[in-house]
Amino acid sequence: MRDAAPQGTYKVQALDRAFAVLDLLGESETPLGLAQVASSLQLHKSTAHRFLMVLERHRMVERTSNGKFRLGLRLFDFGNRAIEQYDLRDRAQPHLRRLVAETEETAHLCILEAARVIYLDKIEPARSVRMITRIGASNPVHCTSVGKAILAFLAPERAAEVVRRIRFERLTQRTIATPDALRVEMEKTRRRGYAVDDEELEEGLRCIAVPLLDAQRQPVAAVSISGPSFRVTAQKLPAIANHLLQCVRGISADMGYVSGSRANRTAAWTA
Amino acid sequence: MRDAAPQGTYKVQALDRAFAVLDLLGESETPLGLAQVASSLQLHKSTAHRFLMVLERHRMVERTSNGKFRLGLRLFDFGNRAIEQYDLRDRAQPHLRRLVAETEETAHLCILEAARVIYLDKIEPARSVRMITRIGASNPVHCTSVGKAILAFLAPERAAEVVRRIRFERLTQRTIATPDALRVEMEKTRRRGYAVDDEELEEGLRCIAVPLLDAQRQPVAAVSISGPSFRVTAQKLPAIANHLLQCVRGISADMGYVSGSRANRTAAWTA
DNA sequence: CAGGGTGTCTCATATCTTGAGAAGCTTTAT
DNA sequence: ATAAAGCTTCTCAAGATATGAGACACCCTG
Repeated sequence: MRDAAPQGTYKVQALDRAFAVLDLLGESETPLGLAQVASSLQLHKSTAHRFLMVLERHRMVERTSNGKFRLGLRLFDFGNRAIEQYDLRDRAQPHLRRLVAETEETAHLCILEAARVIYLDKIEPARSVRMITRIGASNPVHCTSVGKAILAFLAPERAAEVVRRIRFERLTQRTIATPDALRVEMEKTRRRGYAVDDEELEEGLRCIAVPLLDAQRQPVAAVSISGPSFRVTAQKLPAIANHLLQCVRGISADMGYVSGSRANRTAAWTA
Repeated sequence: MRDAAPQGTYKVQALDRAFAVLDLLGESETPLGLAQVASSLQLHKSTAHRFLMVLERHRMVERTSNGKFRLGLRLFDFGNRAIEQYDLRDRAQPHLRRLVAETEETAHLCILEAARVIYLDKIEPARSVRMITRIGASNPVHCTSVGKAILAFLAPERAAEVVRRIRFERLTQRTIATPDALRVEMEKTRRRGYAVDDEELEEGLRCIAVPLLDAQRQPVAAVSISGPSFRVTAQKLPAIANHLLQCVRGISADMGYVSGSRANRTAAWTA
């Protein structure tokens, strides 16, 4: 069914199929008709039809005026509940705004899941080239500044576990391609206190990130600034890093992550 | 299965159950254990277990360190895709920010679905009492300013259809309780060009909203300002309404909803 | 260390989903 | 106009699929 390898000992066919339908609709730029759904997923039209009707009843999909299907707003509801538990996002937003005002570049807030980073929030400066990222989307750890920022400050065992899962796809010329190269990069990141993605995810895009540590000094997220390489120049990195550090310090304080007055000063950049 | 009446001719039991699980986890303040899920939904533990495992494989749920379940981040991904189609949200955000800066109260962007309004976005002023709304959540049309704003400018047939679906729950003393009262209120709304919710949703909360009309002059959304009644006083309403009108005018322009130079001036408030 | 609580796993049974196909409907071609 | 092709809706018998009883293992807590 699509690319989805239904591996894993537990199986509920109906669920795999339903999610394949949602996936398909999510990937598609435009709403799809029943026939398209059925043929893309190799389902019989009556089966696809039944699924779509049930999904529609649950508002997981909705029909456009011409009868085609697209994702429903129930998912939006669920999605927001899902991150509500991480109230990180709400708390971080004002700090990110300030950061964007200071740097005039796009800021992202990300968390780590498996071997990918998920974009929890994005703030764009008033006038800037629109970035391609979408809140909720994800990218591999090894080619993002946020990924490297989190990885570098993770407990060694956990970091190793993450690295093991990386598939090391090459996205640009400069993408880190081996575990060893990544380890070297991690070392560098720890030393200077911030991570850099120098066109490793996308040509012409440079990003810089610092981790956000919780009360136990574990990285729970990372904040980054991204912009075109010609604006985010090597010379500017330290200054931007400073803004980032101030930003995460503010978020930490808001989240109650500061365990004491001393801890306040011993965050990532001195680690 | 919970409150969900699985009415509707098409049925896939597994899906109803899976969504009931997600619903349950979404409603719950805290992560739930297998046993709690099973008993709440009256599923056998082995069944509940299998569902949870499959949902976990799809990252629709995830496990906390102590083995309990909560909604997974995949939903966040799907949710953001679902509203991507409405790029309204992205476009509107800068305008909402300005609006909040001007009024120093909370702004909401909402759309209508069935007989409820869904909160697409919320911007809060720097310092303010936190509002209870959650992005992605919904409220009945008849007791919100946004609902009334949209309804008032909807084509009569479509408005009537929506009104027919309203269950007229009473949320406060002042909640509009009958179709007739609502129709009177609609008339009033059309006349003055903006809708008001005067503690009809929640005691002490006053809101004011204007609709956002598309190129065909159909309301596609509404923007509101909400705040405690003692700050959002009756005297201030016209001034706030003005800010709101400027805001939707800006959004309209950004969305390309202005069909001509004249149309630009004949928006809601002159309708 | 007993006891009530969890979560995990297996397998025979029957329930529930499946998909062929027929019929209705809309759009496009002739 | 009318045919033809394509899409959607709906029915129903067959059998693949999910189900749930129950056994087992694993906490905790008293």
